[in-house]
Amino acid sequence: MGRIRVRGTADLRFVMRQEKIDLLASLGLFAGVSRVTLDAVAEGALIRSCPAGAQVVEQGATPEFLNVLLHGCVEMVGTGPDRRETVVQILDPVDYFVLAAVLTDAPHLVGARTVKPAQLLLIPAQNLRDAAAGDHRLTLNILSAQALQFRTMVRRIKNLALRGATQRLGCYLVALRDETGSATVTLPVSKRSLATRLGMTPESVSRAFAALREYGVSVSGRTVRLRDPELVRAECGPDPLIDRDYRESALADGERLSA
Amino acid sequence: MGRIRVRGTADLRFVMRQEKIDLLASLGLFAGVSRVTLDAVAEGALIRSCPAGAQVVEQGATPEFLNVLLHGCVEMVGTGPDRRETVVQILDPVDYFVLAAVLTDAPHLVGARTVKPAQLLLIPAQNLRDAAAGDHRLTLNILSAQALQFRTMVRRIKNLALRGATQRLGCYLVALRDETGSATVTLPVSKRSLATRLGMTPESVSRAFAALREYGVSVSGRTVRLRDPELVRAECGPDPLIDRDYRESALADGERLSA
DNA sequence: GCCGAAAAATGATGTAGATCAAGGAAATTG
DNA sequence: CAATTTCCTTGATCTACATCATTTTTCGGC
Repeated sequence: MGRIRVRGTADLRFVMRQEKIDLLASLGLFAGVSRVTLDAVAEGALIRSCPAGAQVVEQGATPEFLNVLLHGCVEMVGTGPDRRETVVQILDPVDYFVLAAVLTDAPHLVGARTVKPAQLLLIPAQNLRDAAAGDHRLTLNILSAQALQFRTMVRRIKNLALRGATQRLGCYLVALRDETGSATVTLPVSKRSLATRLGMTPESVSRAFAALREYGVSVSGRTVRLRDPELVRAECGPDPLIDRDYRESALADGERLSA
Repeated sequence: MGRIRVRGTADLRFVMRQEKIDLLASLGLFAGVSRVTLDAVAEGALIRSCPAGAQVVEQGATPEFLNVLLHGCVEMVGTGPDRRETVVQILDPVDYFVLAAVLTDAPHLVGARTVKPAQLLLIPAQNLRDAAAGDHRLTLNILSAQALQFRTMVRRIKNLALRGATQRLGCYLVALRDETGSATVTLPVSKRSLATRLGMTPESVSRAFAALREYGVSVSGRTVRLRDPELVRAECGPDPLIDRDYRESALADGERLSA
């Protein structure tokens, strides 16, 4: 079989077959999946490295690969007839994207572009569908991942519809603090990209930070200090049914359905 | 086994075991699924009839049943800490809801309430999970349904973010026209519920209709006449990547993944 | 056909956040 | 270290809708 061409200026790195298989095996999606299936899926899989701002998936195209984000950051963006854009989802490693399109073999409803330089694992769509058709365990894993993604989407919708910009930022900060436990928190991303994550403009992020000063939030570069987390909590109303529950996100591995 | 209790004032109707099995078998979700599996799933399944405006699923509760909407209309609504609400999805028969919550066995992120009197088929969550664990074909069907639902959600997000109120209404009307082919179209729902479907207020629907008059759209009750569909099309920019493709929605039956 | 109630249309106002437009701080480069 | 660019902040408008208030229409029941 010849090399599979990938459009664009992307940098390709071919890894050894065994390495690819090991990589697949380490993904939650393939947890507990038989060697035979892994082997079949790995056939034609490849690693792709992209610079920041690269268009990774073209809206409207037919899916050729399931994408696994290994490093970097990718955003899924929908484009309207008049060039207007909306970011539907932001992904951090390790996560899968265009899963639903691959499974239904239907055109991509949204495109994907890198926010930071990224490394992707590409799994040929047909391989995955064939493997799923023959491997029950794999299918259960995929189902689990797809269900989780669905819920992530619902969370985002609720976050955008039910809270104002300031509340969204406040809840984001409180969640960060709860992860680390310390009173001062370091933003993991630039404020620009924080804006897209929270579904607003950079200007609005600035104003939201300004508004939170009243509740003891002070910012200096990427360092944020929460003088009184409880006050922010009371004011912004974080909610486990909106803000990601880390326990739920942790099991991107499809352990849930197999018990 | 005793009767399963369902909260609330709902009206229950118990049907014969064989009828339940036949009903299940007729659903796309169970297409091609073995008799043995059907039998196991049907155990404890029941039919529930609800009046309009009934709360069918409580946000935050742990899912006890997969819900299948047989007749009527249901909306999924997310509620914030301050009672604010947002409609995440509107469902018409036959469709499944709370599928992702059942699969992950995690709390409902949104509640469900009837818009019109509805008849539901309730499948015990544990039954479904157990059945999926043991039946590959069923799992593939569920996966297909879940992927479709994911895409429906993405479509809705794009529709809301990328178009104005008037455009959304225009596209909706054009899509209706394309289904029937006739120049005059009858709205399948009240304007109030059209508003929630399109993600806006009833007032905005009125104004959107008024705005569309300019493009040859005349309304009289539930009858809408499109004098020049092409003009509306040009003005509103319908898009197969946003507006439901009837071919895609048709296969709520999970045929896609088994070929 | 008439009446009361619900639905829809229309008008007036409010508002959150986007957009546009500068200024100022930080970081990258030579 | 200076210079240039990029990022961030702040301020001034703009806009699409929601909201509130009122009128008009439609429709079901008698």
